[in-house]
Amino acid sequence: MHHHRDHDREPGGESTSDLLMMAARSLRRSFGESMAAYDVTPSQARALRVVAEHGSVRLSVLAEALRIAPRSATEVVDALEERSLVARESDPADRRATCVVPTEAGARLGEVLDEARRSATEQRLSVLSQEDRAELARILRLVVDQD
Amino acid sequence: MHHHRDHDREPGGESTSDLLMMAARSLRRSFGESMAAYDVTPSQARALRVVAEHGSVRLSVLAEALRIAPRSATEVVDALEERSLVARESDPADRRATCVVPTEAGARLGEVLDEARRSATEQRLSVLSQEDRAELARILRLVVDQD
DNA sequence: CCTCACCATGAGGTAACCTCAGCATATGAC
DNA sequence: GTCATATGCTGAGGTTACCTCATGGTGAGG
Repeated sequence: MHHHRDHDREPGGESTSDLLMMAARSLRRSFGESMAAYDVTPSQARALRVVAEHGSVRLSVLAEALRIAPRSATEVVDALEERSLVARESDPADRRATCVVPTEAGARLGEVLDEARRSATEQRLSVLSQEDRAELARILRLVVDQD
Repeated sequence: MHHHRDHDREPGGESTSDLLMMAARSLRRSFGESMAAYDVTPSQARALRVVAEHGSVRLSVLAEALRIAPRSATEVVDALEERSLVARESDPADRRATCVVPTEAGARLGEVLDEARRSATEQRLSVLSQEDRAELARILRLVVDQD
């Protein structure tokens, strides 16, 4: 069962999954760099994107969308609220719940970040031809959609 | 400049870069799950892999390999040393430096983790045909090697 | 031998998570 | 109606994985 001497090693020395990780990392990095200027941390940016997209989200729904515990969503919202990018409103349908809504500044920044993210990742993938890019998307979809 | 109405949206709704991120995430998750049993944190596992691979690494070199600050490498090594998976030896060539070497247990665990990682990611990519897989590797290498 | 660069580490800090307990509110049972 | 139970958010406190800055040994060139 110890068949991993140097079997499976492509010329570059990395396996396909290593390459996938490295590529993802490079995308994340160039996105992160292009976003550092806006003075929001990555998790805040993610949350802001979700809020801006929904227009109004229950905190628990936000948590689920971000795949974090509700308590952690509270913290992210605290931070965004302190920067006046979102506001809390009590849900009229359930007074226990709070809805998170973007302020005007928040909505604007959300769009800016969205665009920055888009162009940063776009740039990183711009070395690819149209065909390679489509092929990449097709293959990755196979990997992702196997649940 | 606001040309992102619903241009560039593929059928699934995700851009190519989103897919890349999602795929990487799914690999990381299945790797993480398969590794949770061994009672080492992800960062420890990464470091152990590097140490096991080198046989003996200077702490600063380890830091560079892990892309973390030297000070942070010290911490990871502390943790691994406490679990008796690695040992510190002073570098005979430079008494300022310390070499990190795997213990026997560390070397064994390193191999086990390597294999677990390999098979976990392998399994996740096993939906792909040989051709798709090779194609994926080829394209990703283009993305990664653009520095 | 003296300065200057460099290695690892102590001290102290941060971001982004977590769990658990508690209060306010909703919901269904009676 | 009112009472038990479930649910939504948050305070308190913890963890992981990083960071910077200062310091005490050490090497190397002048």
